[in-house]
Amino acid sequence: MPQLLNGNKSLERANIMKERIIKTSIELFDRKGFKETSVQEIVEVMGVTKGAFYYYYKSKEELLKDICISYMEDLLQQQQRILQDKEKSCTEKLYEIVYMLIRNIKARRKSARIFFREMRHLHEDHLQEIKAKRRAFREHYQQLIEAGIARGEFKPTLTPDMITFGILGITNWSYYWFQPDGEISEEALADIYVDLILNGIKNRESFKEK
Amino acid sequence: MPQLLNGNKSLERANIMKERIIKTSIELFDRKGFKETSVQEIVEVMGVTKGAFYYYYKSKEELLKDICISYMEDLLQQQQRILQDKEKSCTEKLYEIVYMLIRNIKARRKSARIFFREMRHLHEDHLQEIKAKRRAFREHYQQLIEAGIARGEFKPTLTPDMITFGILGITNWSYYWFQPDGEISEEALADIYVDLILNGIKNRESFKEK
Amino acid sequence: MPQLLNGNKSLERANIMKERIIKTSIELFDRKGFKETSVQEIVEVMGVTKGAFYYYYKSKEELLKDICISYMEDLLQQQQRILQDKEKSCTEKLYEIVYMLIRNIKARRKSARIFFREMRHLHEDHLQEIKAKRRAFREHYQQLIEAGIARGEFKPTLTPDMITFGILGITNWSYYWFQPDGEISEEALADIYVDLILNGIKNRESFKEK
Amino acid sequence: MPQLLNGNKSLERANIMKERIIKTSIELFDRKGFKETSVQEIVEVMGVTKGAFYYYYKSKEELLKDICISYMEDLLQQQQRILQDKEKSCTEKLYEIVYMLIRNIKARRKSARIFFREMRHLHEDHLQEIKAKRRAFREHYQQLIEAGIARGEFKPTLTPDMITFGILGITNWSYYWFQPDGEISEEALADIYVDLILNGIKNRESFKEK
DNA sequence: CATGAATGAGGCTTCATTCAT
DNA sequence: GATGAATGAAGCCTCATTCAT
Repeated sequence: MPQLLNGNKSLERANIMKERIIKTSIELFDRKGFKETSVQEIVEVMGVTKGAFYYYYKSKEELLKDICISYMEDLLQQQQRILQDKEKSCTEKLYEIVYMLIRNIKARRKSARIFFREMRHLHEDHLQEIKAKRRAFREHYQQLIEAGIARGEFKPTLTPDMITFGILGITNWSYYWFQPDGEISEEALADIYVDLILNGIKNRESFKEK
Repeated sequence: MPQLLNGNKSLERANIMKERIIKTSIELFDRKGFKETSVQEIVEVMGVTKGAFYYYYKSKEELLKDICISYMEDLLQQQQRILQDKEKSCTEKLYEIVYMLIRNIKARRKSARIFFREMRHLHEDHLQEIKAKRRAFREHYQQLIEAGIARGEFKPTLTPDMITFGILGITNWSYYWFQPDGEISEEALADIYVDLILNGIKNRESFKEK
Repeated sequence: MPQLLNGNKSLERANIMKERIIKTSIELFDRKGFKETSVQEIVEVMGVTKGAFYYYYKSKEELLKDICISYMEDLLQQQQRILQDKEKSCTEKLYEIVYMLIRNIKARRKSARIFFREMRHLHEDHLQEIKAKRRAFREHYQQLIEAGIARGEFKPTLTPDMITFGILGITNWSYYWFQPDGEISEEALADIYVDLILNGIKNRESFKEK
Repeated sequence: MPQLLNGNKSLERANIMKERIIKTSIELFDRKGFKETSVQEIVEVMGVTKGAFYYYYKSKEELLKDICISYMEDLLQQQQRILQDKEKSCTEKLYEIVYMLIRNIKARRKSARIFFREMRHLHEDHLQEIKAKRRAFREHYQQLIEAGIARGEFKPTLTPDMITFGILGITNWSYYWFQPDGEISEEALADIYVDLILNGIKNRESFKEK
């Protein structure tokens, strides 16, 4: 059976092509938007024809789904890896997630922005699947906050869900303005934000100095 | 010339009509997206015809510009009002801006989301104008942080620009999830976020307890 | 309200345009088939643009629906007119329906053939509606046969449903071959077929001659 | 040369494959239509690939031609077998043709409907070939009627061509509604229709009863 | 024999915008 | 001021067919 003989090879080739399509369209979707990017444009950039595109993707929407799902799954996986570590404190884990998200901007800023902005173009079922993953990410985050409270690392007075949304806002927003190759490094930004999250901006030393 | 005789009255009427168009399209643009909302749809909801639309707006894009600019100008104005107060400390002003932004969600969530997501459909010149206003809002915010540092209210070690982006992220993100008529009130959320920004989440009492 | 002032006039104009579209596409659908006729072709023949077509019809399928429904409704109406006559015998009514159907070929052959062949392109709901009308036509026909049996005009041994299908077959088939402007007239063909239906082809005189 | 060594064997295999393609596509063409059935669909149902299809058929149209021709040839052959019998009367032969056509529905309804509906997709030359066969079938039928008249079995007043079309209509139409496995058997239907054709529906006994 | 990637042409549909009335 | 018919350009998608392997 040919499937058994060259199945891997052609599967591989198909994946290579799909990867090329994804890479090209991430660039375009981020710059111009999903609706504003025509399939014609994607294939022109790639130097193939529309037929080729539709050989690999049933629809433009399916391509968007792939981009969104792969983005979210990657994020969930990285989060999982961090949370599973039993040696680290919640504070350390919080730092690692923040750092992971900031570091992620370099490789995934475009995907992330596509995810945030274009998700609504997905069909109901795909949308449900993706929203479930997004919710999972947030709930794991929140569980970390709750664990930190339980362990006495974080203030007992916190409202875990609101605080989680707030923390998420800080890093998510970075995807819109942070330039990973600019003056400030990813580590520095992660440090700044973890400090903001843990300690806030109020000057506690001011009283002593006076 | 009618302009001279009843100029005010017809200007007023034109504005009323424009307001109706804006109100209707904000609803649609937020729910379905700018590109996904056709002029046909807008006028159908309003019970008028396309001719009417194009009498008041040169193009669909001009309508979007109006929405975005009016959103941003309103925000700038409210910010200005808060910052001009010479009696209040920087901490108090920070609180007021956060509260203003959260409170704003009820009336302006849709406009805000349109602003964030659809801005890219504007022509270069409109885009410049709007980005300038957005930058101004952020710079005023940053100046408040810097003033707070200078006055010893905020830590001297802060990186004002990054911190400003972080603080902005917290509230901006709320526009995507916060339900003003849900369980938690706007005041409560503002309190939580100002506390997060000022004091962070670390439990400082824990040492005493040990 | 303009609707009240010129409503009739623009409605009329819309109908004129719809009629032109229908007329043009009946010609093409019959000659080439529904799927094989592109909207492009229809509008080219009409000398308008595709936009115009879609101003009047939501889709190509809706046009087909209009053609099919109007064909069937017209038929039902004519059948109704014949059946309602209380003076005539069943035999006379049978003759009139056969004659009506044959006469109808001249004006409606193309519609009829489109109806028979292209109906399957309609959406489920339209299909149901149309099939209901077709069924009604057949049931009225069958009721006429049953009435004729009851009145002693037709043989008591007949199987009304099968006979109805058979009679229908005779005239329906004519739509595929009969040329109304050929050598044989519509009246003559109707006479031939009614004689076939009533008396059959067997030579009953042959015995006497022997 | 393999042709010389195992020519028969591979010819046979090719025929087997062609038969499978035909069987599969008859099913699909009848259910969805010729144009509406893609080659992709046919090969998917068969579990092979497009390459295989195009190895056996030069084009989709050639496949349709095969289906139509084989349908018509089979019919002609069966008709020929009946007509050649020198023992039987014209009335008996008429009965046998009607019965043959009705019986044929079970095995060939789909082919027949494809023949009627999709013939127009054939190229001019194929079309000529097929129409010639269809004409031959009808002419043989008509010759039977004429012979019956000459032999005194059928009325001398009949118009053979019109009557032939009428008789054909009765059975052809059955292909659209008759369910061979329904309540009424093929024999019963053939009996009903031959009785209709020979004797008509008029009640001749009614006078006696009065 | 058979695969399956790729082409290219064409189809349906949408829509911002214009313009005569 | 407002209508609504019409345009024209563009978009998504399908599919028979080819061809290198």
